[in-house]
Amino acid sequence: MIEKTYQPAEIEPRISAAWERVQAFRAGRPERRAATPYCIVIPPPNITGSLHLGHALDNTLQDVLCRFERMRGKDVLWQVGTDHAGIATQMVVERQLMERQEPSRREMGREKFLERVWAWKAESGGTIINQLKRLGASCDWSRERFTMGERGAPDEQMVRAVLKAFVELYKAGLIYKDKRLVNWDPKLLTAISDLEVQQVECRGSFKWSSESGEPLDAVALGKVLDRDPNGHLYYFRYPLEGKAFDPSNPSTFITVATTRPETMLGDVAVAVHPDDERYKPLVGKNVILPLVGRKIPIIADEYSDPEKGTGAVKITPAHDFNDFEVGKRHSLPQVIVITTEARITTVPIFAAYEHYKIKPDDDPVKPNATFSSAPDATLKSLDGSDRFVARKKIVALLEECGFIDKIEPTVHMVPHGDRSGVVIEPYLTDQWYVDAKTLAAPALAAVNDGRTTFVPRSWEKTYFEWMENIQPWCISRQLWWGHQIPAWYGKEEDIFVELSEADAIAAAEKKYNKKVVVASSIFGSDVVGNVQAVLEAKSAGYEVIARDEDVLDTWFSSALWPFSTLGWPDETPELKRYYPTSVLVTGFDIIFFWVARMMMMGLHFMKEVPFHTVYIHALVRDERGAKMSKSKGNVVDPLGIIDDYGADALRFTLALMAAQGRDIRLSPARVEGERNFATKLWNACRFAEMNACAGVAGFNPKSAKEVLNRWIAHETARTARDVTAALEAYRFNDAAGAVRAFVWNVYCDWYLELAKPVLTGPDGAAKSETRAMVAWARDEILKLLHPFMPFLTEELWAVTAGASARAGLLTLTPWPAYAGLDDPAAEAEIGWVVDLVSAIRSIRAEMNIAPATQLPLVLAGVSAQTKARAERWMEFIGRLARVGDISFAQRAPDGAVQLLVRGEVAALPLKGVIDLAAERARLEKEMAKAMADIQRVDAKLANPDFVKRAPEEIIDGEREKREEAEGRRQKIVEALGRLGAMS
RNA sequence: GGGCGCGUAGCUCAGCGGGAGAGCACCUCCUUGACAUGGAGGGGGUCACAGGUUCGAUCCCUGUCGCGCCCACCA
Repeated sequence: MIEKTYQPAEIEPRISAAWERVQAFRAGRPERRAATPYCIVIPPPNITGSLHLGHALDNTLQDVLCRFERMRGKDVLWQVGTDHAGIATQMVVERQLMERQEPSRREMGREKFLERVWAWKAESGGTIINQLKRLGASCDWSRERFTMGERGAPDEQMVRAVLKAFVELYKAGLIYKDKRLVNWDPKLLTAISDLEVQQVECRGSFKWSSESGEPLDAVALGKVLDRDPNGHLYYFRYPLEGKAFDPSNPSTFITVATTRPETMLGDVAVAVHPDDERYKPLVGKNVILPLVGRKIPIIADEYSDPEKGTGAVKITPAHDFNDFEVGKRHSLPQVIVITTEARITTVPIFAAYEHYKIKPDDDPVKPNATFSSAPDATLKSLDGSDRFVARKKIVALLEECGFIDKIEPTVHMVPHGDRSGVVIEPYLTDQWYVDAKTLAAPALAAVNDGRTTFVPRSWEKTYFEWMENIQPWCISRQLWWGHQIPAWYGKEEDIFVELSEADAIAAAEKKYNKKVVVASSIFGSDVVGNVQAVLEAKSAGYEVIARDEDVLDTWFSSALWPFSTLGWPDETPELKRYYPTSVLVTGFDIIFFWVARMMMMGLHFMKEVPFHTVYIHALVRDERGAKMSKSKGNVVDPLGIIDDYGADALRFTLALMAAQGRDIRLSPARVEGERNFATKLWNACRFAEMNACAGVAGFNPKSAKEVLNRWIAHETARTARDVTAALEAYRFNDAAGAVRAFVWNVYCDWYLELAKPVLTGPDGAAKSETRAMVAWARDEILKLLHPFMPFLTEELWAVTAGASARAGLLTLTPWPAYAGLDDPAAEAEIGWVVDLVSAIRSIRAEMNIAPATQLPLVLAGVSAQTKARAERWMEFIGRLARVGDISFAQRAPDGAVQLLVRGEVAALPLKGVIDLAAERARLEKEMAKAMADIQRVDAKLANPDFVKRAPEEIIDGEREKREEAEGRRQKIVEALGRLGAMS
């Protein structure tokens, strides 16, 4: 018995359990050994995450594909797992420590801290997996993987995969260590990659005049602005060496512009364009860096853009990416004046001054005469102050001495860390890099020659654009949570990159030809003890090596996901069977982060693309189109939606909205509508049950005799074809829309309604055939809908089994595929009934005829075929259109409303009921429409070019249209004539 | 600065060379034994604007206006 009401909250957990009980989603089920493999690797959610709508969409689409292909008989592996999410996880645990007022990460030390993170993972890391289960994801849960493997497992494969990838890339020269500027996050105290930097627009604080309301130019203010440190352009006057600086005399200085005043402490040159006539005479001369006293040269470099600023640009190699390059070209020193914590340090300035100090007898032209005077002693007071505080102070100091020309508010992009939100500092450090350029070449080729295709295709351009301009990928992170880099440092510049500590020792011993021991971290809690140990070891004749403290970027392990999860580096049967995977489903926001890197690593290590298709879907936004974010508080919680309307309704809504496009705006009202759809189907199944429509074993829809039944078989087959084709083309919205329209507007609205007279009528062949067909079509619906609404359909599949034994779970039932069910004749006949009933209903509503009133119907001058159809469907039409009696006549009776149904007249004699004027108006309106149609077609046909150039079938179509419209017109003329005869 | 995308019914969005569609909202009617989480009917759009290509343009091309996103060395 089907319950009276559809209650998803009661059904869904029960069905979930049923699937788990038989391990329905396990890959490699014995009966599918010979089947074609189909594999999707899940974009591993962060262990810190909880299911948001983006996940819901992404996983719904993957699940639709997996369930579809599983029903099509493939051996499906949906590989599930989670990502350790280095920075995010470390932040979560650190925050927790702070909230609980426990010792900080540094206080407790690396080992203890990592233990805490693992403990946290054990406690909370499974949340997202359970949420995926609630969504109905049909992953192979037995194969769940974690990017850092299982804690403490010996010889853990997921760890081995990362080590092997790193070591092999290193030995192939594709990973290297380099000292260059990195994006440094001064809050998290780690380097981050280009992709983790968000450019944020910063605009200066324009001051507004209180009188006029007009913006006041900051120049006019002539004051140091005291607000937003990020949105101003500062023009500095750098005095020329050998001239008496006079702010009112431009020949005594050169003006440079900057948005980062505090970096001037580290300036080592001023660059101008070699062809810039304005500055040509100054090239080779020196300026005296204000406050610092350093003599810095004016150099010619093409980097300088005459159009920008003043055309002269200050060069700070240690704190700007471009300046770094300029500095290398001109062998300029790198003066670091900002610390890892983004605080000012003048120590290097004073140290340099001490080093190069001018002695009274020095020749001022000597190259080492770097300073013309001692640095301003007040600079020392800046030490340790925040960069933005220092900015204000430096500007104030410069202004005092006339070195500021002007300050303008400006709008520019400032890099921020995407996790920390603070302004990124370019910082000079040693970091590990992947030679992405080399790895990108095969990845580019693979998409170019179609071994991997993007859907929609247009994303390939984005992919190419980025891959062609790819930069070295900084993979080292100054964090603790992650894969520690397998590099051990020995004497001087020696680095041993090996799979294990033992291998590193062996390599070092070979090189040094003496015993080698590994020092534990000298940055660890017991610094003194460690240093002591190192010294003792050395004096005892050992060489000491120490492992790199840093860990790898999370995306490094994610890049290996399509093969590491299948067992690589071991040659497992799974790896052989499921790689390359079939399709990757993800949002466009991680094409660079993840898709591109999987392509590179997959091709490098497996020599084959990781997936044949990349399906890129939209981003889910809120009702107003804003990106959902916790800080904005506009996050729609999918779990709340599931509580309210069920996972099926949410999934179905997402699938319906998954059309190509940039974003999906989801409103709960829409989900409610789809929950109503589920209810509709539920009730249709109840109806079938109440009418004893049970599946009949061996029932063949092709053998149906009844037109109505042949018609629904025809419609079912067409729907199945449409849904299948749409899914094959990743048109999820079309697929879901096709089932929805079929269930609601065909099966429920017409088939069941038309079947009622049979089902409630006398027993007989027609009735039993109809019962069987109602059940058959319902079963086909459950199959077609299952990928979208798995819980509801599985439940209905079970409860409608009745006496007919189901072979098993719906989720493992073959997908509908039939031949020979098409029946145009049945389609034409039922189509006529539908049109007739609709036309009568429309008139009844328009004329406000009480629902209880039975109307007689006269079919005037109709064909023998129509007459036969009318006789066959008399009872049905009577019931659906409230027609009491159907008769036939040569012409419509006087005073009747005359309807055109498929070119023939159906008359409703309503003498005394109808308002003659209103009926005339109605007919005239229809007449106008017919005339307009005729005219439009005539205009086309009258055009010789159209007849000459348009394809034949189009012209024939137009002629048919004209004929049809002309027929309509004639009938209306006749009808109007009869109406006229009455009055 | 480079690139991508969008502007279609009140709202959210499909469609994308040959007669304008859906869901929601709105209006009217209906508690007839599957379903009021429902049924029946209905109103509502010079498909942003201007040119062009074409026999024919909401759809293709160019430009304009408006909006959004991504990338880029922040003078």
